[in-house]
Amino acid sequence: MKEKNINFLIKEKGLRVTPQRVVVLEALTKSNHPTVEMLTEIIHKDHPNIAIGTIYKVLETFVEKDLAKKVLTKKDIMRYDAVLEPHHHLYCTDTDRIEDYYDEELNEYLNEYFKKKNIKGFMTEKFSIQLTGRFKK
Amino acid sequence: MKEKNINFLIKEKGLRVTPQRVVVLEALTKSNHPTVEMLTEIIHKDHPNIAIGTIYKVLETFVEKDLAKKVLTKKDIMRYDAVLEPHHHLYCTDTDRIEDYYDEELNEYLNEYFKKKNIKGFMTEKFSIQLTGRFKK
DNA sequence: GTCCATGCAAATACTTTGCAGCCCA
DNA sequence: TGGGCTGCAAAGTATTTGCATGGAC
Repeated sequence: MKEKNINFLIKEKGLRVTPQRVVVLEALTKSNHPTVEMLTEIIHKDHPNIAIGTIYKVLETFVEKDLAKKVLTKKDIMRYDAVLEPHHHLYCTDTDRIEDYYDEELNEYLNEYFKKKNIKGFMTEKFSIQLTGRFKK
Repeated sequence: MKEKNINFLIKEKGLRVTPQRVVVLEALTKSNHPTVEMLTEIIHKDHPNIAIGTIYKVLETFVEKDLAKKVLTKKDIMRYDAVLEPHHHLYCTDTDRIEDYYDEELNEYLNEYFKKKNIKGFMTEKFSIQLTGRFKK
């Protein structure tokens, strides 16, 4: 991505174009789902003076303005579940509630679907879906 | 869940049945996707002497032995993504790599599916799928 | 009796916050 | 020039670790 594009993307969201933001967004687009630590490492190669706190703040701003997204990971996660059957989750954006969602019909369909569809040489062992939305009052 | 069942579940996995493990598993099954903090609160009502460190250790053991699962959340997450179009993720269990996965066909199908299927009065706004597996060498 | 598990506390992440000074618009 | 942004450091929070003691089998 050219710097011009990056500047434009930032400006377009009504944010001030600062060198730190340009550098962070550039690093983000160049790397593959980095952790903050990875990003910091990349950024510090050329810009060792950018503070980690700033990187956190910039990322937070980007996420708010839809310039970046957070990705779910399997690690460092804080909520537990004793339901052992495979199931999906409903995330309510209003209340932060998480509900289990079972759908055998959907599972069968998707199992079949992923079996047929060869994804980038990826062998799917399992899958889970997060549905984000809200419960009707 | 009866205590007998709980004891059995724990023993079945080749783990020692300790009061702490029974209490944690009981609390887990009674609550809805608790955080460690929530669990601790529940547990400390009747068993204030169980150490938080122990709760962490017990949970970790349970996850290893498939007596509990970690649930993905939208908060406190460490990996970022500058890809703005909706997409899914492939998690490789061998390498910890995360790859983006686009599938317009699947998205259309699921959009239609969730629109038709009224889930517990839940209005789905968006969804994302995690596929876990491994890349062929 | 043997080990595994626990309690406790310290250590280690990881992330957020406060504030003075800076700099983009 | 003014208000948003940054750097720095301290504080806050979450989780892990080490080790002596205790308890399950």
